[in-house]
Amino acid sequence: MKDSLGVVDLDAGAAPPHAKQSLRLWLRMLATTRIVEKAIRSYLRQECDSTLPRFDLLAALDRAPDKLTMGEISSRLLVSNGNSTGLVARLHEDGLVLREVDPTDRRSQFVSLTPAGREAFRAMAKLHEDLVDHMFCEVSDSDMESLLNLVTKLSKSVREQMGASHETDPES
Amino acid sequence: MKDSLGVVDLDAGAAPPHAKQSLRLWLRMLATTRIVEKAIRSYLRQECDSTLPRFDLLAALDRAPDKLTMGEISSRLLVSNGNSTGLVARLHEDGLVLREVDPTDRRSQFVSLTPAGREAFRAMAKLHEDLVDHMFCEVSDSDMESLLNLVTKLSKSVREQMGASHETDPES
DNA sequence: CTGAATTATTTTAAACTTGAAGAAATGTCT
DNA sequence: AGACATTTCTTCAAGTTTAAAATAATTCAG
Repeated sequence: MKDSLGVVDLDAGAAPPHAKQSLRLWLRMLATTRIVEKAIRSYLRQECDSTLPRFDLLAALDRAPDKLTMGEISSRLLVSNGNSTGLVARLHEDGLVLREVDPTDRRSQFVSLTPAGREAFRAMAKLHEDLVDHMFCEVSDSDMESLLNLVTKLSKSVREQMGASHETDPES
Repeated sequence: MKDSLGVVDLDAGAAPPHAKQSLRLWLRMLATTRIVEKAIRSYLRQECDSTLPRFDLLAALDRAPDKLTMGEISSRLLVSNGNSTGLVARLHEDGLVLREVDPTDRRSQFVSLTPAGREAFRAMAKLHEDLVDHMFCEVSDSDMESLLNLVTKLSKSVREQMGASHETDPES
């Protein structure tokens, strides 16, 4: 595109343009996260008879200091409202979460973990943490730290460019 | 857990254990890729009236030197066979891919892009590349290179620990 | 050649996901 | 109060995704 006049490419062998680097990085990150997700899904199913979306939802509830509304759940999980409705309904059927109507605003509901839900989450969380650490075990502590810093930078760039309208946990 | 005897935590302030670092890194990577995926989905829908899974499938076909079988598609996309079946069927209905029975093995099919499919893919690819680069624009070239190297290391660790049974493109 | 394994794919059921549309409650502005 | 917008959540249709079971074609041992 920058060479539309037919000029010989004098940059051959030079560093690829930013866009190509971005694409390359993105594709590799995506492939890696998909493999990890796949492994987690598989273990959650086999060992806990559960799924990743369920685990994510329980994790959000476990991490929250108080009960969460449906809207808070959706924004923390980065999923649509309709999605949360279905997930919470299924977890509620299984007795893992409690739903209460907010007395001050009858539109919203508070969702929280039942004792059974917390126990189920603990088991999954242990499995999850061990599995992730096992998959990452060949990466040195210093590489891990660099990665964390760089991914954080990347994340900042993404959020800023996308209008920062994504309100994830400001928690670090 | 490691402190179940009530001993005072002498490690306070020291580097967190590998497992905690792994978990932290994983959660941040996951959150970041989800935001990027969300943005891509949104743009593909609005600008191209298409979806991410469709784009991924077309990209796999575009990148391949020859036609691909259903199985090859599934393994490159890291999705189940049943998933590919449905996706290819929908793309075929829209005239974007061609299906041919392998004359030497009537179980398998060859799938390839039609001219319309290739054209549709080109438009999406341009949008996709521009969007990703825009989201990553605040990351310097050197950080990008470091990230690429580190993610590659991480990817290697994950693949080795998971038995390397995931046959993605060995293409770098 | 026959029948058992293997391979490639499709089918199926259930769950997940989205965006859009709708319903209900609340807030705001006369 | 009344009208209108906004917020919160659910419903809906379509599509995506998975694991498991079923189907069909090939290969191979005997």
